[in-house]
Amino acid sequence: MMWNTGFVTKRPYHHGALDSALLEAAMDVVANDGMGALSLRDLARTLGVSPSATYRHFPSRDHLVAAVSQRARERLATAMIVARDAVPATGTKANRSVRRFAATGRAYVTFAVQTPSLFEAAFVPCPVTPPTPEDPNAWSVLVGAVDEMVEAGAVPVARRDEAPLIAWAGVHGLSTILTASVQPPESGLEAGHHAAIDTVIDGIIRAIR
Amino acid sequence: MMWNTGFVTKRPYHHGALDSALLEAAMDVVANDGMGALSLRDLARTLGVSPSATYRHFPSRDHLVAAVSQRARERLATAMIVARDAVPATGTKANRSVRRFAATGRAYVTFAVQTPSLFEAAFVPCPVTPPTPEDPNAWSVLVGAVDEMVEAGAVPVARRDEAPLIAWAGVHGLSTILTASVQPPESGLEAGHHAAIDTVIDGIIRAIR
DNA sequence: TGTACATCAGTGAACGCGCGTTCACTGATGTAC
DNA sequence: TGTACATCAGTGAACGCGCGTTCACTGATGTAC
Repeated sequence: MMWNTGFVTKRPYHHGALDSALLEAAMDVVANDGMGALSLRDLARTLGVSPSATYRHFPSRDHLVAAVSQRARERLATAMIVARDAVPATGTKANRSVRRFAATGRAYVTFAVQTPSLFEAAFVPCPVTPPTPEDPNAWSVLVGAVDEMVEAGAVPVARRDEAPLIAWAGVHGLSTILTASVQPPESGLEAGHHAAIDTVIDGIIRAIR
Repeated sequence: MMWNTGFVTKRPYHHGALDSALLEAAMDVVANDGMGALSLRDLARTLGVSPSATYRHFPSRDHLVAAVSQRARERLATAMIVARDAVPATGTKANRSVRRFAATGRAYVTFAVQTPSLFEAAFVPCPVTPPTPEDPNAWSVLVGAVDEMVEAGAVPVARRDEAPLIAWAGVHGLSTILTASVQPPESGLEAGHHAAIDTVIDGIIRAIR
């Protein structure tokens, strides 16, 4: 909020919510131009605040990077949950658990394809550990989906432990492949991503069944 | 080579092979500290040459990055070929083709684990396309391995087209996961990479069989 | 075999840039009495 | 209800850094005659 005082439009001395504004602006920058484009000075400029003001809220650029990365991971996990819960409750329990699992995996890849920079940011190595554990957590969601299948009898108990790794490797690998700028010729990826996603998800399900 | 001229050790005015020296030094830097640490000035310093000399050989930093990336991809492909060809020629043709395929995939992940920075560099998005196609090419090696299996009857013809994508997603995904600094707890990766690699490779084989 | 000259592969100084971070400071806010 | 004061959240100027890139130049090399 700004008020006109005389002829000069004055912004309040106290921003009020610089903390969250910083993080949100950072998410925008990263989503558009990638983690490399993240700069404290640029952020301060965008928010109409002096560069040093940012140090009230993040001790260093690395801490901001860690926060953005964690937030990106949480968004990914949220997308998975939303997709999973949108699966209609029809068919047998086993069949439904498989569809929920597939939806979870599909959402993973779709998140990467639609917001590649955030996906990349989610897994960027960062030198600082965020104080709070992420919530929701993509890995937990995946493991949960596998557990559902095991309990519904769609996946043998013997595969319970290894299935999450196989699934994660598959969807994560496909995601980075589809996200990468250069793709090998004749890999069939020109035909759109949907076919590739179905191919890999089906493959994963065969692998863990 | 340097000769003593009087008291001053003089380096020759012409370096002689700056072109390849630049690329090799760049590979070293990237292998040790990642693509982000690559700097023309730093390279020139290392080679005892003025910063502008580099521009005789690479029109810009981006061109060097592209060259390093391509070279990293070629090393990856070479590692796959070497591993594949080291598989003993025992057992049935079908069985051997599967072992050769597995060795190829294992080499992919091993390369990533042992030289994570080069692996990352191999797939870094770069704004410049190298003039020469890469040789050898990892994707071709993978497709070749699948073809061998199909011809040996170890993989159904119907899966010929989709098998490479499934395999690539699996090994590439596992590679980036093992390479990432942060790994999810309870994912069983603490026990060493070998178990994880076997789990995923076996999963891939089930998926494409 | 020697010489003139074009070409190649370097030099070194300078440019402008944006960055992260620090410092002493000041305006705004909230709390205790 | 008013006032003193501690605390909080900003300012703005400055620091030093390393970078990519350009420019006019010069030393070395090879080739033609």
